[in-house]
Amino acid sequence: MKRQRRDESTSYQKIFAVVKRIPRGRVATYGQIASLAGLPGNARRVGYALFSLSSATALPWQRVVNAKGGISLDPTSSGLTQRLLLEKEGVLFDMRGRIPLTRYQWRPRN
DNA sequence: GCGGTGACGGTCG
DNA sequence: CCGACCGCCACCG
Repeated sequence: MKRQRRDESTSYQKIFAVVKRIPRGRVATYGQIASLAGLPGNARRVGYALFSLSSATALPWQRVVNAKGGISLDPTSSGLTQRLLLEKEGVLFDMRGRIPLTRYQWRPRN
């Protein structure tokens, strides 16, 4: 087989594939995505992969949040957009602006 | 090639 | 529950 290039064409594609599986109205954490993509401990790269996306992407990037159930983006710009998108899907935030993961976190079966 | 940086997370106090 | 610390690794100057 052809030589594997370890840049975006492999790891990133796997990450994106996982993100695409997140159902509407649910969220997943960066670390969770990393593990499901076969890159445990690389939550940071998941964030980097998403950062490289254009705003007009088809991926449901808004469903990816940090381990606290919060949004890691600037609350006055992209972060606000993300929150609005999620609320539009029916995801509710608590008083402190965090999502109760016990209720909304995506739990894949396999 | 080196060092700083960051859409993060687990651990510890 | 919260903040401080450290490990992680691709990107960038």
